[in-house]
Amino acid sequence: MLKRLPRVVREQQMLDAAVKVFADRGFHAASMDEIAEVAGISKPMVYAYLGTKDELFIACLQREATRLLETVAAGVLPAATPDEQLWNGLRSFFTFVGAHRDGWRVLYRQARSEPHFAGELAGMRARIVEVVAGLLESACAAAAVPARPGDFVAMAYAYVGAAESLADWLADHEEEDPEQTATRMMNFVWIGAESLLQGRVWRA
Amino acid sequence: MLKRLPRVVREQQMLDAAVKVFADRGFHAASMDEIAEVAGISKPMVYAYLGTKDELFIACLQREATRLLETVAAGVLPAATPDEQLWNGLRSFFTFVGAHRDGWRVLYRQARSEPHFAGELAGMRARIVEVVAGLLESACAAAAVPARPGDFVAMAYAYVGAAESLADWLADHEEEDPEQTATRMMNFVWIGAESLLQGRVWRA
Amino acid sequence: MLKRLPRVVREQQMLDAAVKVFADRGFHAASMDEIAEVAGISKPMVYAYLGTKDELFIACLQREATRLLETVAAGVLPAATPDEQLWNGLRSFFTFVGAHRDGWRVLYRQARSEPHFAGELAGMRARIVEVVAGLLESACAAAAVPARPGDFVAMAYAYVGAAESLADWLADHEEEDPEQTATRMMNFVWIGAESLLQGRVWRA
Amino acid sequence: MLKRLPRVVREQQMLDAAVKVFADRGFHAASMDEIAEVAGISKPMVYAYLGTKDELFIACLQREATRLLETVAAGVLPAATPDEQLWNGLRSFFTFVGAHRDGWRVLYRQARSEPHFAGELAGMRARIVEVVAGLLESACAAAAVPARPGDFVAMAYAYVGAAESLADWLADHEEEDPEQTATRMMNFVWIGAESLLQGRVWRA
DNA sequence: TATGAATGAGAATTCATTCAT
DNA sequence: GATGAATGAATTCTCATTCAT
Repeated sequence: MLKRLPRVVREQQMLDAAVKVFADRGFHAASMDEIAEVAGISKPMVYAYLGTKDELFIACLQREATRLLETVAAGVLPAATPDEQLWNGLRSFFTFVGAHRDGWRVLYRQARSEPHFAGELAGMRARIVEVVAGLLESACAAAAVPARPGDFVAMAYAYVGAAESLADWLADHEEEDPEQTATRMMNFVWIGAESLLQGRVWRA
Repeated sequence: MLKRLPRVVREQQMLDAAVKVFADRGFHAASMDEIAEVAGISKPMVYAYLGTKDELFIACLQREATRLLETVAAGVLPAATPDEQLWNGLRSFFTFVGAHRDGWRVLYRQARSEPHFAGELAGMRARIVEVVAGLLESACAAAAVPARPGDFVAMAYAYVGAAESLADWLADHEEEDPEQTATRMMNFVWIGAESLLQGRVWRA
Repeated sequence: MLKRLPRVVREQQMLDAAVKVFADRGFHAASMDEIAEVAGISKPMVYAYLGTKDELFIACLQREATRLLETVAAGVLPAATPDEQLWNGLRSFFTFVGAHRDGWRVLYRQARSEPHFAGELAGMRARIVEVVAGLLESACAAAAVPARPGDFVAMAYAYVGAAESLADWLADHEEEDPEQTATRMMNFVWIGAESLLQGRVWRA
Repeated sequence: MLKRLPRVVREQQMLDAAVKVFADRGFHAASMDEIAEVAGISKPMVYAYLGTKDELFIACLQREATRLLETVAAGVLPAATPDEQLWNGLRSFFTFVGAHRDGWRVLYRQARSEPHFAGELAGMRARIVEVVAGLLESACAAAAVPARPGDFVAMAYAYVGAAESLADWLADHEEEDPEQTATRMMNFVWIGAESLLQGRVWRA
């Protein structure tokens, strides 16, 4: 009944549908039936192209993670100062999350809560942490401060966690501005509570 | 076949089992069968005492949230300076999370990923954020700095996320000390990256 | 809606139904739905008591194989001469097959044709071959004839195969008499074609 | 994408693939997808050339049955004595089965177990039994022994079963020689257990 | 109180089969 | 002649939930 479309196109349609349904319903509550229906295609096609429900979910994860990483990477200028880099990275990040709330929900909320996908998720987070730790390290080197390498990773974890959490919050608050969220994060991360609570703020 | 036990005791057994299974498997993948089995009790009893699966989950959520809040609250001395309060709060938090790995963190994650529990969750979130935001606000007031209330909530989010992420990291690094993790968090939160990267650190 | 019956009873009902349906339709074409319906019970009960379709099939196999082996063993008198033992064994065997045509069909026809159950079946056949080879060996010893041990097993295989094949044929021919089939087999096995074709026959 | 080949060649390729897959997986578990893939051809071609799955299976059956019959028939010399005929027939049979294990499995094991193909199978069985029974009958006539026709069919069944079983055994014992297996069968069939157990053997 | 027995409903997954190109 | 795209229809299996005892 349906127009014949080339595989690549259909796969994207399916991934779009899957991301939406997973985000709306949660992994388990999402049914392959609904995904197929939203994609405007029959279930067997989904299986034929993207495999089982697990594989489909992982495909979603990967597509969204890659998009996110690419967006953030594109936002950071190599030549900038550390706090400019951080600011740009955060802004790209929150803007992306604001624009792809579904993708983010799938990526972090669902994946995190399903012990089943812990491994997959850990890998993705590791990629991100690595990037952030690298930024910190080079910033530190620029400041000629001696540091133990392990510390950067721990800090990076804390940063990423904070960002994830704020992003999560952003995803639930339509009215909130991504830019403002990024500013908050900058204050939080860069300035520190002590100074913040003394009235100091960070400005782009 | 089981010894007759007073209702309250039985209910705690069930909640213990439920928390464990929900944490291990995730909300959907957890089956009432397994919960009953782990509790060492028959399924109909679970229904009789704690109602449907949804209700059971909410009961778990509430118990764990309360425990966490009470622990953290107990650790904070009202008369201390803001950074001492923060330090004590964080230390209580990490200790609790380390000791109850099954509890709050996991349940919170589950709850978040099930759109179904949005309502329930909002209430609890509010209680916790209220506590953390309260800390921040009073610190701020002490410093006589004007602040917008919404900001505290966002900050609280970022803190909790960072703490969670570090807790995760802690779980993966046996050699790491909870106390040291709390210190890291203090540095991160209190001092801020800017100063940190210039070599400044926080000391208890 | 159904009368509550103890587990043991229900299990037998289910096995009866399963044997019948497997025999009628073949393993793959048999549906769990139909088996449950024939057993007069709902599908989940079948899964609860007897496990998956594969496990259910194996349970059928084992019940039928055990019944068969016990029947045959009971028919053989230890003190008899070799040909009497053989005759009694064969008579028991064919009588059993004649009386439980469904069981036999499940046992040998289905199991054999599903590569999946090759292992299970091989084990059962090995048990039988062992018994037969033992009979042959003791008969040979009684006749003081020197023999290589391996030969008995090969012979036993041939006998068992012949008997299986005749039993299969019997299962398809309602009009055929088990006793007569056993006689045929005796002639075939004991007398040999050469003598048979010269008009000699075996008599009980 | 494939070289255009004459229809007859393509059909043989498909049948080869189908026989292999049916033999490996069993009729139901065999998928048209796999058959097409093994044949190196797309599914619609299989349908275009050989029809539905059932029809395809029957085509396999017919080809294999014909091959077997022709091989055995070609091995038997009309002018020989009965035991020479039998010996030659058995030798041809075991050699064929050894060389076309897949075909044999499809023919006897799969077809037998699918009630669905009962009709088809009956016809083939009749052709084979007719050949074997014919051999027996003419041997019997040569010996001027009166016999009931029904007996030959039953005997033929027993023979075929014994041969199958030995063939199976042969398949599991690489070191065993087909020729020797045929000799075993000759002893079994021609000489009979009684004489065998008294030390008599058959020699070509 | 306590539980073994029982089920309705729904989920994932697979397959033979057919079009449109 | 040849194939990638597409699907209707089953089928296995699981689970929350409830009775009858």
